[in-house]
Amino acid sequence: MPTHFKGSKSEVRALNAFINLQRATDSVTGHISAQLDEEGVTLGQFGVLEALLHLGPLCQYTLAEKLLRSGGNVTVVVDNLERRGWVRRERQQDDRRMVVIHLTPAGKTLIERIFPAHARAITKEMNSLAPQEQDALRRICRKLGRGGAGEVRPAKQRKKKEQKHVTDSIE
Amino acid sequence: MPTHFKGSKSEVRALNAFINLQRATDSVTGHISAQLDEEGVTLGQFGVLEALLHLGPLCQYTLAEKLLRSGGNVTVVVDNLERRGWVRRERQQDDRRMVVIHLTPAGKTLIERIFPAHARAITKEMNSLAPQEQDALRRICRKLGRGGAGEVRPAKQRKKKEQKHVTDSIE
DNA sequence: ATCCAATCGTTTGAGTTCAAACGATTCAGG
DNA sequence: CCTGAATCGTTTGAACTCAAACGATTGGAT
Repeated sequence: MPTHFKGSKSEVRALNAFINLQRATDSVTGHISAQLDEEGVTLGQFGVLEALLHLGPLCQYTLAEKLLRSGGNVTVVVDNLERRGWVRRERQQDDRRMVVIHLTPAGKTLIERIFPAHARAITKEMNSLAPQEQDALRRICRKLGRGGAGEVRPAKQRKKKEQKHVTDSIE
Repeated sequence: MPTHFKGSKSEVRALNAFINLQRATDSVTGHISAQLDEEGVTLGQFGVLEALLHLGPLCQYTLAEKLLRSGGNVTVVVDNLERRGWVRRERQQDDRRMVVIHLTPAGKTLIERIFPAHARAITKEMNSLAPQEQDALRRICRKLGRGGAGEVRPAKQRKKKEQKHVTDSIE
């Protein structure tokens, strides 16, 4: 069964590609998120913990840049992490506008424990693809991530650089 | 610069592929969502309106299945659409548990107007890829969407079938 | 030294999303 | 008929997410 949408051939092709892209991402994200749920950690929290583990203490502004999230969002997620005792806020002395976020020992223990399982879970998901398919996917997605009409959100606290998973700091 | 993560070769490959997949989806979604914002319609609302346009009146349970969302979520989104006068709830007489959602004339006018622009926006985004790349992306993402460990969320109101964009009702 | 703009974090209001609990309705068995 | 299980929608509580407004701090320009 083709499609309900009566568009040009190139539109149908683009739409179909996009829909499958979206669904694939949802599928993989859903699986790994379900796995994190069992640890009582959300994806947003995991992102912050991982960034702190791999990059060391960061101020919230930098965190927002790295994670491609708004400043307000980072405030909330750090609030929740702080409440659980996994991170600690520390006002920077030389520039008192900044707040540096540190992993607590408990937070470090946690992320060091769950990160490997997370990496394995992603690997397991991606292994429904052959290695060369994974590479092809990566190459194609890269083109897509940079194409199009400039900045997504030209807002103050949103820079559209770097990536969510610090794991991959390419270019 | 390779990666901060010290894992096996296959893990690094999988992680990199996934991260680029995620970013590509975010990038495209961000652009089209920004476009919808200008119309005052959110992505979730758009999904419901599009389903109703292409499939006709549906009850909320079916809507949740089609859109891969929880029942509670559909309730909220339909609430907001109803408040704006774009859809109408109608209790089904032969089975009073069900509520059939209808597009109002205003809603139909709206979705008929913005859907083509939405399709064009997606096409524009995807056109940073050559046609054969789009097809390759689709094929690879399809494998990914079905691979892995069974149901994402074995919850009552979440079935993991069909798709968000009714545009593509393949298989 | 003072003032003003930029920077960083927080707060607020809105929307999405889920799981879980709950209420109404239907339907099948006894 | 009556009772209990299944179905569908709603509500609640939690977390994420954004934009916009706001407050504190900093640093440059006059």
